[in-house]
Amino acid sequence: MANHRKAETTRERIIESARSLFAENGYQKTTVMDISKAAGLSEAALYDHFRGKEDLLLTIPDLWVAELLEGLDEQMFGLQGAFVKLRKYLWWNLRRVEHSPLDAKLVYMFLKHNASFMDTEVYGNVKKLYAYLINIFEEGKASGEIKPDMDSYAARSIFIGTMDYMITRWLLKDMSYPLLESMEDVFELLVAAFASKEYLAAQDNWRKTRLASGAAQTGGEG
Amino acid sequence: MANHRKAETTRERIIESARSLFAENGYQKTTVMDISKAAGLSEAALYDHFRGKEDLLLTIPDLWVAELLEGLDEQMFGLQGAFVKLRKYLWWNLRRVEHSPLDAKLVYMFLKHNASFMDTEVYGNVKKLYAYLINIFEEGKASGEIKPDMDSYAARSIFIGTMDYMITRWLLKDMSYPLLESMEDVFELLVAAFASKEYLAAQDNWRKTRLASGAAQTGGEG
DNA sequence: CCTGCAGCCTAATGTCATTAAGTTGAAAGC
DNA sequence: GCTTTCAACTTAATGACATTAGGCTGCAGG
Repeated sequence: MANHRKAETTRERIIESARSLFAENGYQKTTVMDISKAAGLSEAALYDHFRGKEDLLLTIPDLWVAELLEGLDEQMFGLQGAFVKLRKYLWWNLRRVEHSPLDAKLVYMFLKHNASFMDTEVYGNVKKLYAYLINIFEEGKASGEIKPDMDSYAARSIFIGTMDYMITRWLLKDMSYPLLESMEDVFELLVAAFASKEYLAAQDNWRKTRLASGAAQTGGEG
Repeated sequence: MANHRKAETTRERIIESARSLFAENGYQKTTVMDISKAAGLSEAALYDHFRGKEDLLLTIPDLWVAELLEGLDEQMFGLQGAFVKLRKYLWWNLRRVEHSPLDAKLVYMFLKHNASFMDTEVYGNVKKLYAYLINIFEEGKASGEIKPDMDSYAARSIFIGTMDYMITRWLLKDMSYPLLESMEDVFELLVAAFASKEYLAAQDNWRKTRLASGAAQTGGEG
C-alpha cells in the first residue's frame, strides 16, 4: 500500500496542490482541473490516484489528525498532574494549527461541520483525541485537583468547544493575529471551572506567598 | 419591496422548500431544480425571486437570526443578575435551535464556518448577539457576581464556544437526544469559571443552609 | 521480443447553475 | 373596449464542472 516509487511522488504532489488550493480558495471554488494543473497532470490522471474530489478532501485531514495524535502521545509522556496535561493538550493542539494552518483550515472549516464527518476515518482519530481528555479529567478527580463530582463529559464539551471556537475564529479572521494571544486568560478561566476548592485555595496561597516573598514578575509562566 | 400579493406567497414557498431541502440534504447536494420543483415552479422562475442559490442560502438564516435577536431583547427584559441573564441567554438560544432545527442547521453547519460569513448581513446580527454577552459580563463584574479582573472576551470565547459546540454536536448527531440534556452540568461549570469568590461562597453557603434546614431534593433547580 | 500494466493522455458524458428569449394574463391608461 | 406594460412563468440554450471511456507508452518480467 505504500510501496510505489513514482506513484508516491505524484500522489504527494497532488495532495500538496490540493492542500494549498482548498485552503486558499475553498473546496467548492477549487476545480479538479486547478488541482491537476498545479500538479502537472491532466484531470483524468488524478482519478488514477484518488476516487474523486471528495476523497481528496478527506485524505488531507486524515494525515494531519493522525500526526497530531501521534505527537500528542509523545508530548504527554512523563507529564504529571491534570492541569499540566490539560495545558499541554491545549498548547500542542494550537501549535499544530499554527504550524500548518492550511490543513487545520480543512479540518475546522470543511470537515468538522460536515454531515458525513462522523462516517469518515478521520473521526476515529478525533474520537481518540477526545477520549484523552476524559482520562485527564478522571485522573484529576482521583488526585483531588479537580472537583470530585464534576461531569467529565460536560467539562470536555467546554474544553473542546472553547478550543475549537478559538481556532475557527482565528482561521476565519485569516490568521491576522497570534493564535495564542488571549490563551492564557482563557486557560485560567477553564482551570477555575474544573478545579477543586482545595486546588484553587492552594493556588491562591502560592500566589500570595510568592507576592509576599519578593519579586512579582509580569507573566504567569511556570 | 414587500408589497406584492402572489409574489410574497411564492417567495415564501421557495424559502420553505429550500429550508427543508438544504437542511435535509445539505447545500451542495440540493439542486435548484429540487427546490423549484418542491415549490411548484420551473427552475428559471426561481431566479425572478432570488439572485441565485447562494442568495437563498443566506436569506434563510438572516431571518432566523434577526428573530432570535428580537426575541432575546424581550426575554431579557426585567431580569437582574449576571448569572440569571447568562442562563436565560443560553436557554433562549437552545430553545430557538430546538424549535427550528432546520434553520439552525443552516446557520451552524453552513454559514458560521463559511469563509465569507463575515461579509454577510447575518454577521451584523450575530455580532449584536455576541455584544450582549460582553455587557452581561461587565455588569456582573460591577455587581460583584463575577471576578473583577476577568477578561470578558476570554469569557465570551468560552461561553460561545461551548454553546456552539453543544449545538453543532446535537445537529451532527441528528438531534437524536434532548439538546438540554447535560446543559445543567455545563452551566454550573461555566458559573464556576466566571464567578467571584464571594459569589461562590454565598452559593455554597446557601446550599448548606438548605440541606441543613430539611428536605434535600434531587435536582439543582432554582 | 512479447505481455501486462501503471501512469498518462485526449475526448466524451452527464449534472448542474445560470441566462436567453419568449408566453400569458391581468391591471392601467386612453 | 382596445392596446400597452409588466410581473410571473415557461421552455430551451449555455457554460462550468466532475467523472468516465478508451487509448497510448514505456518499462519490468518472462
